[in-house]
Amino acid sequence: MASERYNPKTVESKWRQVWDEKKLFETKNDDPGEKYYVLEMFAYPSGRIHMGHVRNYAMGDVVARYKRAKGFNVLHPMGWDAFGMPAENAAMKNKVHPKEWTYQNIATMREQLKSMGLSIDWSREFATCDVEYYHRQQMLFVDFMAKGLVGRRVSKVNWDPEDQTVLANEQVIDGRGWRSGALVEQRELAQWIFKITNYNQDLLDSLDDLKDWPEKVRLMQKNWIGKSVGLELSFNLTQSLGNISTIETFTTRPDTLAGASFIGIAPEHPIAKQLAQTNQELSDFCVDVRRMGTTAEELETAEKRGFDTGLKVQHPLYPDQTLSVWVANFILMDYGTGAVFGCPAHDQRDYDFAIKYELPIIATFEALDEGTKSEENTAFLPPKSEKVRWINQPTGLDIATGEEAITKTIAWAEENNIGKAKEQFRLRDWGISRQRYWGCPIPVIHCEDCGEVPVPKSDMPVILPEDVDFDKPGNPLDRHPTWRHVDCPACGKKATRETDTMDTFVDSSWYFARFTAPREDNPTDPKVANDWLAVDQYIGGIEHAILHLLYSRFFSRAMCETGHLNVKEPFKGLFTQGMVVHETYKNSEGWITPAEIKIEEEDGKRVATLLEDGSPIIIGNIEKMSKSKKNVVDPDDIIESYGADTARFFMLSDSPPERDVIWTESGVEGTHRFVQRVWRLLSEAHQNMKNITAKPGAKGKALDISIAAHKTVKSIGEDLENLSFNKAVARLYELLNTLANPLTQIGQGKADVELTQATIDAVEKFILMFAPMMPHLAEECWVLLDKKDMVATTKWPDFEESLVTENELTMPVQINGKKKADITVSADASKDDIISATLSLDVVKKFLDGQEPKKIIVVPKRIVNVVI
RNA sequence: GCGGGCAUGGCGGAAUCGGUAGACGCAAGGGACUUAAAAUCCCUCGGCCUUAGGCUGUCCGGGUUCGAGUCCCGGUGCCCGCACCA
Repeated sequence: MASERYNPKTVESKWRQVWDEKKLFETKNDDPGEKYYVLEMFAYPSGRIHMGHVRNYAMGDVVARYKRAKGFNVLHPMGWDAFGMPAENAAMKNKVHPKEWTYQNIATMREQLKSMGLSIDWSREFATCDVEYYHRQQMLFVDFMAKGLVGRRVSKVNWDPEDQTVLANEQVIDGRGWRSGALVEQRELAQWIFKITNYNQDLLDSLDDLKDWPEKVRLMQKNWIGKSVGLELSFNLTQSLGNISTIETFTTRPDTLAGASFIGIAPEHPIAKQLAQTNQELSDFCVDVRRMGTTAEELETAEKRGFDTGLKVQHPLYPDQTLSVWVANFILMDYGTGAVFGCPAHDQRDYDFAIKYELPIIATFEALDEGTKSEENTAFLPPKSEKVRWINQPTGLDIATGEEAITKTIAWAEENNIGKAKEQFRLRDWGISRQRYWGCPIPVIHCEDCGEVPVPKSDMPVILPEDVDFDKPGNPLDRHPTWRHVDCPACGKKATRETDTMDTFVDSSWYFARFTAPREDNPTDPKVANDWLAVDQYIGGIEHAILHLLYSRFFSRAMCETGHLNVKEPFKGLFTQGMVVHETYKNSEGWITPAEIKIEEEDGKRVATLLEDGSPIIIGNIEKMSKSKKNVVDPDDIIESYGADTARFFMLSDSPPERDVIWTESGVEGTHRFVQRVWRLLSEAHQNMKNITAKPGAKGKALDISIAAHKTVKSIGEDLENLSFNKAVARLYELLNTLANPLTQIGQGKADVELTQATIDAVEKFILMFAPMMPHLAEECWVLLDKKDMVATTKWPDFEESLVTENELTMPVQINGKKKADITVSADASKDDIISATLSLDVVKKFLDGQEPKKIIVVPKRIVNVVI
């Protein structure tokens, strides 16, 4: 019987329509079922979806559909991270309004995502640039402000004088603006900040509880928060400078104090600033060293530069000695106190500096015997150092180990009132001001009399004006004729609006909470949000391992403090998926897209030629799909030619989900063959399957099929719980290989009744198991089996323990650890039974050659090892 | 510099607790069907050898163990994160 090829195009759109009409994936907040919240990081509406999206959302959809089949009330929403610079760049380049550009992109990408057949509750969709959303974000802002979580800080920014805008560090290339090419200036600008550092200890400690996060991400966050404990130590100036008489330093190595040879202060340090007022040379120096770039390479190669201020401080251990105070380019004002004591014998930077400016190098470990010197502490011991001192002598302390040296020195400093123990964090407060148009307006009004006044909630939302132009550089909100001019809400006097907008990371820091009640007047309905949160499974790229996740963790805490939420950690489970990568192709003209070439095998080598004229193409490295390398594959094309199920299934096959997956044409074809094979086998068999009446029990081959199906249910269940999609896919291939022959027989009308009934059960399980990955195909196959309900509403198959546990098993027999034979024994065979079965084997007899074995190791159900 | 990870056939990868290494897929080779092609089906597929069977094999060198891809020590190579952070 000839069967038609499966046509995904017509089948897939049909089922999507059915799901849609039945509103199968709309989730109710009052559903009594146990909740499960699965979320993929929402998308930036850049224009079109790419394969990375397909992978991300395919994974999330498998989880959503699987959990739904397991009986959970699943929340699986989608939205758009829609504010941000690209919209403004497009506006400048193409004369299109950012709003129009953004919403058009959203419309395109929504349709693309829908063509994937994702089980998303689209009724909860929103974009962060919707007034309804940023209105609530402004409410959160003023609530945070009222709780003291918002601050204002003057900080240094990269200022592009031509574009009249602030640039991020990454946008400064060789000291020039990436767009304008103008020399970037350092400007001090008042910025709005969120006080994330209020929570630094809690953000650090709670990482230990995030057991379902990748260890790697927790570590990255831990390092980012960067707690270090040390000593804040004060040095007395020999002559006070105005009202400054001491210099505060921070060190994690107070035990090296005896080796201190100079004081280094940052160019922005108050002392440096004060001296610079009367010292032109110093002033020039400070400006000059800060012109330096901030990229890794520049820092790597940057030489240490210093300026001797002429000031001296007293050495706390040796009161008759003084240390000179230098302004040094490698000291950072915003870490610690902006001042250090340099100990060249034990620090590479201090050493480089001391060599250059001929400062003393004094080692400090004389008192420790060789055994207790730790490696890292002795890096620059003699002969490089000039003198050797040890902190025990001047302090009278009795210190034997490096560990003790730190704690005892801190205690000594505290007793003598020259310093105190200090916890230092690397984490800084979060500057959220952006001098841009396409973002959430900061709801504050500047009044000459009242200062910074939050916009009352009754006056919200502060709506972005739409009548703006992008002809000139800078922030259009600043140039708008009327928008910024308002009356002060407190005193009624004429005042001006804040024209900065919020960092787009703010928008993405609480969207997961908004999804729980997206049309609520308040930012959240706390009862509903607390029921849904935390997100049980969050899935997204590793690139958000630090900032987005940290900011979201801050926001949850801040929302708890302001009564919007009662869940501190927003993401219970986190999964970071790998990228989609592809071969690159090029010739002398440049990069070539995969669609333009042909690859053939010649003498075992793959040779690429240009389709157009057969000219040779170089096959380059496998790299992340990117427009610049032209190695992108458009999801639309794939879905058009193979269908969404094939695209989804391929994205989940082969590579473990946390690793990169290589997109190959042959791989996709292989996946598509599987789709067609499933359809062909089932459609050939379906007429005869319907005629078979159920008969209980199974033996022989039918039993084998049952066992295979039940085992697969067990293992795929485990695989999906662990998000090991690639393993689940392999199990599905295996099961189909087992089912293929019986199905062919049924198709030919050859099978006996008993065999086919077991097969039908197995086939049903098979369909239900691939359904989360290939939902359209599953529904269509379900119809073939004459099912009246839908796969999408059918529960996940069960397995019978008795069928999964073998009652007879084959154990390998090793002799001296090398496998020599197999024995088949019943599962409850005793050790003695197994041993006698083993000893009766011919191979074993041959090896023993009449001798007694030294030992026989029997691991029940696993292995037998005969030691001779 | 600091911190972390990885290394298995031609390729992607399995091996969940230290117990049969290479599941499953891709690529390749051979065969069947066909006038032919596509599609499909069957077989082979780590290496070496006298092909029943044997030896060898998970980056390299040691070690622990009856038994190591898996654990420990020491290397090599690649990848990632952070970084004048005191």
